[in-house]
Amino acid sequence: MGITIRDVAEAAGVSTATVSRALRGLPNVDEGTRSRVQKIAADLDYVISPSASRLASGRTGSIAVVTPYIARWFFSTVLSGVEDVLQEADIDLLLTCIGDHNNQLNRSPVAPRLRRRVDGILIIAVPPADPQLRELIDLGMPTSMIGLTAAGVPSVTIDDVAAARLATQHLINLGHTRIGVISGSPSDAPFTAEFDREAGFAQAMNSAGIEVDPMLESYGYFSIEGGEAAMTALLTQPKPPTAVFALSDEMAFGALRALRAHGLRPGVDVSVVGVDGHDMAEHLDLTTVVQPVAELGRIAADSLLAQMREGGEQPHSARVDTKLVVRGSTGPALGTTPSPSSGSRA
Amino acid sequence: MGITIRDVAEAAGVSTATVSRALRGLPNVDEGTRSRVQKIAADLDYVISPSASRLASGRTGSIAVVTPYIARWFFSTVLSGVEDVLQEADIDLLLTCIGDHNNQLNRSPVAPRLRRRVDGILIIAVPPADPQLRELIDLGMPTSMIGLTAAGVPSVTIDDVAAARLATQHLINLGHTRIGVISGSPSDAPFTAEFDREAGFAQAMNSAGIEVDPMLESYGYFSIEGGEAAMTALLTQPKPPTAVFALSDEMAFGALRALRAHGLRPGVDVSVVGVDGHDMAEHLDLTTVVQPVAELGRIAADSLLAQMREGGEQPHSARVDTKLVVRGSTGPALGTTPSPSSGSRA
DNA sequence: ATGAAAGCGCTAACAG
DNA sequence: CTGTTAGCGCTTTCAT
Repeated sequence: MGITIRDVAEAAGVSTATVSRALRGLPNVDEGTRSRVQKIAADLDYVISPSASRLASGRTGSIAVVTPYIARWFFSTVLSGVEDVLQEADIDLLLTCIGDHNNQLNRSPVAPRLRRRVDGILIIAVPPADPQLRELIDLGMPTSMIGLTAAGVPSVTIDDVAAARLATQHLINLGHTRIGVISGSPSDAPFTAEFDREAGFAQAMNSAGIEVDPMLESYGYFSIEGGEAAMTALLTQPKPPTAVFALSDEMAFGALRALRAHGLRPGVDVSVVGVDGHDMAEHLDLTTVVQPVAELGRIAADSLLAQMREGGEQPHSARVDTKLVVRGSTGPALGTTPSPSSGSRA
Repeated sequence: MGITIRDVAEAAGVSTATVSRALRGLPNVDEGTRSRVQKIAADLDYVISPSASRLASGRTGSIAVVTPYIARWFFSTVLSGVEDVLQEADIDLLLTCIGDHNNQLNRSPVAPRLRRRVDGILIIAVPPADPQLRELIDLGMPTSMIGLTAAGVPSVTIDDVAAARLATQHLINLGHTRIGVISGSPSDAPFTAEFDREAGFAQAMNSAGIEVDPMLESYGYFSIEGGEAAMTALLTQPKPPTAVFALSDEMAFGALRALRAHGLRPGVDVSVVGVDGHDMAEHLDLTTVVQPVAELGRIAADSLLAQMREGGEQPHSARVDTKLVVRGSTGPALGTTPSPSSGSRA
């Protein structure tokens, strides 16, 4: 079929072992020999056979990225950061979608498939309740998670509590007191981020001495449509909120839409703040707490590579900073003098 | 390390060859033997070693997806369709980003890396001018392309000429005659889709007996910002257009924004139509020609698998239908009675 | 610094 | 229907 290491060895008049060492940059090779081998390999257009190398060495040189969604902003953006690092490190990236709740039943479990196939796993924001998550972790190989935490597994996330506090405090600083929240779902097994963001909201409200009105909580299921419905529900309350904190930008987009549908002006009649820093947030003039999403992927990939290299590398979790970006969707509460708000005006 | 095929063979009292046949579903295995082997393999928690299997068989069981972007709507959506099919077919998906024009120089070329690593390649909308494209095709392995055509390579695309005609005709039917176009770039090596969509626009205009005014052409570089700038440029013309065809939804989003910035109402003062069927189009109330993007990925993946299976499978290109979805961003030209417009009201 | 040799775990003829 | 026998192309001791 193709050129093998033996062809190179023969052409160079050395053994295959030497070629192997020379090409992989291992020590104990005469530099003259090394460059000669390199040149011959290049001339012959030799490329190593990954299968053979993997079989002999026991390393696959690949890592799997497991994600519940591919075509969603957060996930594809994380993925791009991951790919960036892995390409650089010359590691193959195997993409696997774990499937959302609609179709995951049809799909065979991914964990067994990964067993002898990859050296490590990167998990993007899989719901903690997903049974596949446990299986993946139990594989016992180097693993790193993004936007999700689990005991004993290194992960990289933002400080969701702080992010939610930042968003909520911004509304409070603007003089709002009737503040609603568009949460994910009324589930009893909330997503890590969901749980923490709700907590941050509550903390900020409490510190400001504002009571959280359970009537002003609504669920948007992290989708645009959901956010729209949730905001509509809030607006039809007897005493609707003057400001709303949406746990994600996509839900905030829906909220903005609902506002317009009701003839209300975002940032004037009702303020809306989200979390994420979605691409479209700028274009929809949405105030939001920005998280460096691609960077999350990069950090997690780096951490995983470190784990794989050192072997005993201390499973090390990271928390990345967020920042509030103020745009037109938030404004002072009517009839109030706002106190100075943190964050930068975009 | 792990359980090997020999362990299974010994436990079952057969040879490794029989285990191999039994587990892979090959013929000429007694069904009793097969099920016994299967049970034992399951009990032992045996998983095949892909490296060994690949080395021995010469097939890698993986395909590479090469894309210029990961975190963009079109690309990630295609990717999700591809992943869907490959997961189903139990083929590994290796994701490689070819890098955009900004950073591709830093990255080592991908073609050599793929050489003995995958059985086939799926290329998503890489610019035809990219030198890496030739290298990939010259690898001579089963290849299929999405949103891009090249001589001799099977591809799946929409009929971009027809899509553009559909969009343009819609504006014409609404009574518009001063129709602008937001194109990609003034490059001399346009993207396939870019070229065809421009052609479709010109065709529709000509058939309607409307002259294309070169002053009403502007470039948006397929980005939101670009679209915004392009629309702004059009609006500052001495005789601005009453309607604009944007070659992509993202550019149309920018155009809508520019309109609002100028105090103009989309669909009333100026009509805007795009192409893509981007997720956000519905939420921004944008009239657009919808293409089934994930489906494009699925079809291409299926076609590639067929190519790999049969070997001699006729490289078969596919063209997928689009449809106009009318929303609020387009409306009748002022002082005109529109003729009935094709397409469905959303 | 280099070579010889023994696998890595599986598949694929070829017999039987 | 099943077993035997060679490898697939590389890495890795262990010598030298």
